Parts: sequence; structure tokens; C-alpha cells
Amino acid sequence: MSNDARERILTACEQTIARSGIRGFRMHDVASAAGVSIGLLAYHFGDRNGLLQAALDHVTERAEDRARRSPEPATASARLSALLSSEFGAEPEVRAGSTAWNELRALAVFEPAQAVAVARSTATWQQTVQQLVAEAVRDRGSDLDPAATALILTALVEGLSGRWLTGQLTAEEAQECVSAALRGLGL
Amino acid sequence: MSNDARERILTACEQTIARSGIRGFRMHDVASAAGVSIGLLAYHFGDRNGLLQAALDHVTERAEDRARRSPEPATASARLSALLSSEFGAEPEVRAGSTAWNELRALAVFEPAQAVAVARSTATWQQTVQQLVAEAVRDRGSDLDPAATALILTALVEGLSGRWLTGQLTAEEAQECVSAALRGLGL
DNA sequence: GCGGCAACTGAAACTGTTTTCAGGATAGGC
DNA sequence: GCCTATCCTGAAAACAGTTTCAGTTGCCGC
Repeated sequence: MSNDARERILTACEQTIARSGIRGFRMHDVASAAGVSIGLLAYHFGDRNGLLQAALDHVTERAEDRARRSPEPATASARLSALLSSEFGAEPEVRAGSTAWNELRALAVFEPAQAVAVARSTATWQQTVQQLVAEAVRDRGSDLDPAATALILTALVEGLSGRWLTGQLTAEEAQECVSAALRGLGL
Repeated sequence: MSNDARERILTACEQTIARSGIRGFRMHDVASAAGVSIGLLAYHFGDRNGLLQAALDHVTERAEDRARRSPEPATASARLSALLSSEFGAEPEVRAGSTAWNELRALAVFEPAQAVAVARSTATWQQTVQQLVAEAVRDRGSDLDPAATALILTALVEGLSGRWLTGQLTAEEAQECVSAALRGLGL
């Protein structure tokens, strides 16, 4: 198995999804971006559906990796703010990741298998946020419910992500909104 | 012009989008749902792209209509809660409308024309929410910024809508989360 | 009654895209 | 050196879906 080709192909898939959405996902475009032939895509992944599925698994894995990483600033509040705000950034790969994830969530409305994957990845992220909220609540003597607060914060970030990706907000405005929400919650 | 046929076709489009997404938008499916021929779709709307565009305009208009309607409960807080929670409901047409709107927002990431339409409709909704927040703030002597609060609340509802549509939350859980957020903001 | 027009039909022709597959290149075991 | 397995190519064949258009029906004005 050539892992080098598979990785290049999966990365090319994520880039194609980020550029054209799942609607515009073309074997020819993926092959071009990966520097391989269309036949190689079929050789490694079977058909278009198999390739798309592998690509979405890849997007989900990367989302879960990001969700598990809690940044290293000193206080729980600072770590929480950093984690939530990391969804919005100027780097092309942050935007590509967010766009691909957004496409996966939209697809999950119609595809139960994708819905399961999205729910799992989202639960991991929300769990991380909940732990940080619980620490921040202890640090500050607040009476917030960490689970309910984690749901509010993660849903808010998903909503803001949609605004950012469609150009209604800049990354800075989205980050400022997250900060305002955290201040409003006393975190 | 046969408005009856056009309306049936546009409603059939929204149903098809709600069932299969924009990816699975088929002329044959729309024609079946509307009880007309494929040729009539071409006669009225030109081609698939023209039909899809008209359908998305229709979805946007209906979203704007819903956004402008502020419900009639007595207090601004109650009206605000009712407006935000109306995004989640058991009626099939509420879910169909939310699903179609979710598809439109996903498409808007890639299509500037759709992004403009989504931004306009979202701004209308956010303006209505901001007015209600301003009234509630006056009623309660709070120091919340109505504009910032309206952004937080509408983005939260969009995030929760995604959770509801993918089965991660029930409509009741989403509504309870909206209520918790309003309580947390003192509204 | 006839002609013109709008609304409409549905399948052949067409298009975009995927799938298939004959064949090449390379590496490694014997 | 030969054989086998793996990785890979790219275009013809196949397929899904859209577009086109010849034709039908109904309505209305003259």
C-alpha cells in the first residue's frame, strides 16, 4: 500500500471539498490536485463514493484531533477562549478545515452514517470544552452548569463559523463575539 | 403565466431540497413532486440552474418572512424567546424550511450570489432580534449591548439548528438551550 | 370554426462524469 | 533473467441526468 499516495489523495480531497463543496467533488479535480491519475483513485478507493467516504473520515479525524487538543495558556478561561477561537483563523488550512467540516455537517443532515461521525466528533469537542468550563467555574466560584454552557459555546462557535465562511463576519469579529459571550457568562 | 404551476413547482423544489439536499436535486424528482413534466420545468425556469436559483430565492423569501414576524406575547423577553425557539418545531414544514435554509447557507460558502442573499436574510432576522433585545434591556434595566447580543443569539440558534437537524439534539433540547442562554444573559 | 398563443408533455439527443480495463513500470524473490 | 505483485496510467465504454423540441391540449379573440 502506498501511504504517500493515499495521504496526498486525501489531502487533495479535503482541498477540493473546501474549494467546490461536496456538490462539486470531481474525480478529475482530486486527481489533478493529488498529482495522480483518475485510475489510481479507483485503484485505492474503489469508486467516487468510496473516495468521498474516506475523505470525510479524514476530515472527521482531523476535526477530532483538533477538538482533543487543549491549548496551554495558564488559566482555564484563557485555554477555553483559545480553543473556541481557534476555529477562526487567517491561515488557509484553518479555513479549508472549517469549510470541509461545514460541508460534512450539511451532508450529515441527510446521511445517517455521516450524522453518527459528526455527532461523535462534536461530542469529543464538547467534552473538552465542558472540562475547561468546569475548571474555569471552580477558579471563579461561578454556579454555571458546565454541560449546558459547553453546548451553548460549541453551538455558538458553529453558528459563527457559518457566518465567517459566508463572509458575514471576519475571523476577528467572530473571535470578538466568542470573547463577548465568555464575558457575558462570567468566564 | 400559470402561477399555480409555478408555486407548486417551487414548493416541490423546497421539499426536494429538504429531502435530498442540493446535491440530490433532480429535475425528475421535482417534476414528480409537483405533478408536472420535466419539460414544464424547463418551460418556466429555463434549465436546472434557473430552477434551483428560483427555488433558493423562494427559500430565502420564506426565511425573511419568518424573520420579520415578531410573535405577540406580552413582554419583549417572551417575544424574543418565542421568535428564537420557532426555528425548532415538530411540524414537518418547520423542519423542511430549516433543512432547506441550512442547505442554502452551506451553498453560500461557495456561491457569492447565495452569500449575498443569505447575508440579507440573516441581517433582517438579526435586526428583529436586536430590537427585541433592546426592548427587553429597557424593561429590565440591563446593560447588554443589543447588537452584540443579537449576533450571539442568532449565531447560537443557527448552531443549535445544525445539531437538531443532524439528530444530536431534539427540538425541545434546542429550545431549552435557547432559554438557558437567555437566562444567562438576564433576558 | 379557425388561428394564434400559452401551457404543457415526454422521450431522443446530448452532456458531464464515473467506471472499467488493457497495459506499462518498478521492485523483489527465486 | 524470469516471474509475480503492486502501483500506476489514461482513454473508451458506460452511465446518470439534463436539455431540446416536435407535438398535444385548451383557451380566447375574431
